[in-house]
Amino acid sequence: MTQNSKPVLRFAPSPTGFLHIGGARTALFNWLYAKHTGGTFLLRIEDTDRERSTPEAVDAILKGMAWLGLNWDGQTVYQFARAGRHRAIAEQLLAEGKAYRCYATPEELDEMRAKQRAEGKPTRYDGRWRDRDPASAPPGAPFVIRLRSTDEGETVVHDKVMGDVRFANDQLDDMILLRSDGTPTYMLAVVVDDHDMGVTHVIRGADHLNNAARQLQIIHALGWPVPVYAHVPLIHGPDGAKLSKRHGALAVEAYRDMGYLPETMRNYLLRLGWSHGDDEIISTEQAIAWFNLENIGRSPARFDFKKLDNLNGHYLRTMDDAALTETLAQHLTHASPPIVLNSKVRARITAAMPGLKERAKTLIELAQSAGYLYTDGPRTLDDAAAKVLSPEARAALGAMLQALEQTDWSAPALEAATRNFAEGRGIKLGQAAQPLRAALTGHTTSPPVFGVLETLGREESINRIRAYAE
RNA sequence: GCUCCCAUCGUCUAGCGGUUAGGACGCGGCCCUCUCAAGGCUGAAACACGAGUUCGAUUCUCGUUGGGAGCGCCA
Repeated sequence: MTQNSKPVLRFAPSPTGFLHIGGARTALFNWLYAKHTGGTFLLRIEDTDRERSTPEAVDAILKGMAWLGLNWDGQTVYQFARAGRHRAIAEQLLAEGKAYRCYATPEELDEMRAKQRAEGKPTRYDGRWRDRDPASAPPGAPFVIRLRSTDEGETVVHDKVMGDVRFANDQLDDMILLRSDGTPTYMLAVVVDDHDMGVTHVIRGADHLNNAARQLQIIHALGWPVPVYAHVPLIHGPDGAKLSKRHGALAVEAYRDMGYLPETMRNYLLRLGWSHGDDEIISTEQAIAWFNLENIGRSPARFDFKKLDNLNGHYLRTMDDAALTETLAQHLTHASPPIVLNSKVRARITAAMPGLKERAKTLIELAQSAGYLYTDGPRTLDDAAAKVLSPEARAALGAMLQALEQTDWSAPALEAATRNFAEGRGIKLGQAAQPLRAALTGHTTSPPVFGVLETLGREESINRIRAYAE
């Protein structure tokens, strides 16, 4: 703990792929807890695997975090840059006799594990160099540094989510601290970096629970303070299978492209594994005020797009019209081919937005339903609309056109005129409204048709109707 | 195979020894209605199984079954 005693959180992704939904939730929980406690939230890129780390992945992670609105404090820490420090710690442990050199080759170890597996034994390093005289090693041969861990007793992870998790020490083998090329392993690097960064709380995926015990052994060997651990259950796909980059997990940017709002993602991800009584709609502000470690659930969750859609619909509906128009315009620039909206069209969309946003679950749906506002002129009809515009309907449209032309161009007046028209003809309002909608939008569903007439304006509306009126 | 974790409606979850087991999504019905939504009302839907502990278990303990994670000179 640092002297200010405020919690220090961190998110530590490895840049070997994009930021997927599980990582995003881990980041969110860390961020939320830091905000809630007034602590700090750090970002560390775990790029010690030089083979698989890529700048593209780093970029994708940073972009994903930015889109989700998860800002971090201070500079991004790149773990590989700290390799010298990691090595120094490994050598310190070696000097203190808490670690030792192991000259076993990878091939030799593969063989050892294959044999153990064949014999039905647990696959663990057998400690073949633990008490061997280093002088017996072939001169100049490469070696790794392993932790000399105790076999007696147990290591207990006091986890805020899982409770006390016990590991018998004889189950834990002597893990590698420093590779033969002198670079640190993940186990060493996390421990050293978390310590050096003053990390007090480690919130991460439950796939690290086993690792926690190993890391604890290093921490104990170093005599460092133990952080608070909270291992969050993993997220599974809709089919119950593991959701990972190997099994079709999506990058957070894919959710952006599917038309979901960052606010929706924060709310949805929060509820996937954390609860506050019966509350479902939880704003980010409210989440910061409420978030804690105690209410994180212990069982894995499945990702459900239906519920995501519903939540997104809610946030779409409650969004400011002008702001949503802007968001939609942004979204359209990501479309292929990109669509650019001019100011006239934007004004129209904003005017129609109250009716539009009520009907959309995603920005993609919103973009489609607003399609009748993008361009001027008669519409091309979809199948259903073409069916609606029967000869009789077209005739009715022609008669209606005359009534409409002399009407004051406001939704209430247009509705009154149309109702009047329908009544005079002895038809239902729908029989007048549907042909109108079809001619105006090219579809059979849209926001209330009299509002459509109003936002389109007299000239444009009449032009569109005339195209299908007899 | 070994270690560890998990287990309430289809899904996300509330529950923290005594409840008509609650909410949300989805699904069915009704209302509203110019379409589609939204909204309101309403219906169906769950404590994996077996032993204990207890006056009493969804809740505590153990086991079974079923999921999941880890067991690398990856992170």
